[in-house]
Amino acid sequence: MKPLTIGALADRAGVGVETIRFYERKGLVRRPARPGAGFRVYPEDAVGRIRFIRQAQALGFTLQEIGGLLALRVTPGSDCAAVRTRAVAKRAIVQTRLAELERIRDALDKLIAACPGRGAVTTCTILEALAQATGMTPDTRPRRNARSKAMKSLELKIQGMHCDGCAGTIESLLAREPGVKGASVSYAAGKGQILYDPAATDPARVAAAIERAGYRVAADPTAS
Amino acid sequence: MKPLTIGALADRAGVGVETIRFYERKGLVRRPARPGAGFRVYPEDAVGRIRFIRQAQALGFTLQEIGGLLALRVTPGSDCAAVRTRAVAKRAIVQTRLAELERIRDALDKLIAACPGRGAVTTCTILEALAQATGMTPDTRPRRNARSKAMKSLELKIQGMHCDGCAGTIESLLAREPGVKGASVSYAAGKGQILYDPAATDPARVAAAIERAGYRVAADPTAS
DNA sequence: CTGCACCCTGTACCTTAGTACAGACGCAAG
DNA sequence: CTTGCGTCTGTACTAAGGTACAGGGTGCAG
Repeated sequence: MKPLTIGALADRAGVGVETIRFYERKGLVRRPARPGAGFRVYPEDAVGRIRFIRQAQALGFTLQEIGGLLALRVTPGSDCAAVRTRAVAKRAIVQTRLAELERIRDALDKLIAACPGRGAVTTCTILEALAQATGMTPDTRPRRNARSKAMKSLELKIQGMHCDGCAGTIESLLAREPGVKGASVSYAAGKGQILYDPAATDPARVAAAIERAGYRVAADPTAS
Repeated sequence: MKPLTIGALADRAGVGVETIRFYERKGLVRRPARPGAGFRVYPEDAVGRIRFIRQAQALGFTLQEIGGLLALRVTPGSDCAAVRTRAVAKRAIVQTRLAELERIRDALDKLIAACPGRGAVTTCTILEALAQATGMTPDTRPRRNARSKAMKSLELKIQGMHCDGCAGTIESLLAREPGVKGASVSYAAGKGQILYDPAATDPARVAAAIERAGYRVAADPTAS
């Protein structure tokens, strides 16, 4: 059990030093003790943690999702079923992207097969096919002025966060707050954007929910 | 043939106003005449151009590549084969990503099948599998101080190109190749100059990448 | 004791494809 | 004449996953 410097850890885990500091900022790796001169000193099992992250990435999980998996691992009382659920959901997403890529490949195949492979570009069947109108996208795109009249948005300065993990915590607790339709909290900016239904809640209630979790809200209710 | 303002064009083409200005910045849409007050005024066929861009995107082409296709369309003397080559190269890339996603899906399937679906997280087979060392990535990653000094350059004879478009295609696929830092391919000379990191790749791998796109490499590894 | 590899923080940058303003100006209807 | 929508330029921001310094401090081997 010999302790590791960040460089030694990076070597063992097969990643770069900057990557580990990046994971620390993202809340995936705990900020270790700093005896002496302020150097990070890691226990040897930190290697396993980094490798866990990389393995999960190789399965298509995003860093944020991996944060969730790591949290489950240490949450007492959490169930293996929660892990399984995440794996199944990821599989579904992978399957969707797979189908999309297959569609693309088949479309390319059709174009390539139809192309004579020579001649002037003006008669190119591939370019012609791309220029077809195909009349899609009739009017899905919302006109800019016909928008969400009933929702209001709110920007709050939030103090006391120390990593993106905190931001995620706040987002998920806001998601559970009644009347809140969406929340996006940025650790870097020290702010949160909250979309809420003014008929169901109000800025004070939202701020109170954040403060209950141990953060400070420097109110700047820029409602709109 | 009635002229269009940017908003009208955006509506017809099914995109946002900002998107059109963005395409203009990227050189995909020409900056139109500005009679009178400085408002952009588009000919009606601009709708077709925007739709061409969207169609090509749906086939997986990036905006940069689409710029190349649009340029080909108006380059006199350019050949349909150049278009076809790009389509073939894109298909190869799509196929690669498809294989990667299939690998991921199958790995997830295996994990899900092995999971009992309940029980404490401490005994979760999925988490266990992720925590496995699997001993990969032994030392691929270059140590930081063994850096950039070690770039090597390589000249390859490339056969099977039939226009400058092919050269561009090869350059862009080499740019995506790991370990390749720069590439300059000339159709006229039938050669390519490649700058690469010997710690991350090697001439054989570079040549293989070129051959996957349908060209032949007559090796002449003039490394330095 | 000197040099070099390593570490620190903080910030900026990369990619792709856009979004989202701010602040100013134009145009047409009521 | 005002209101409201549309347009202009320019800049900043988003996601994701890092990479790349600058400018400074530390630890150890020769």
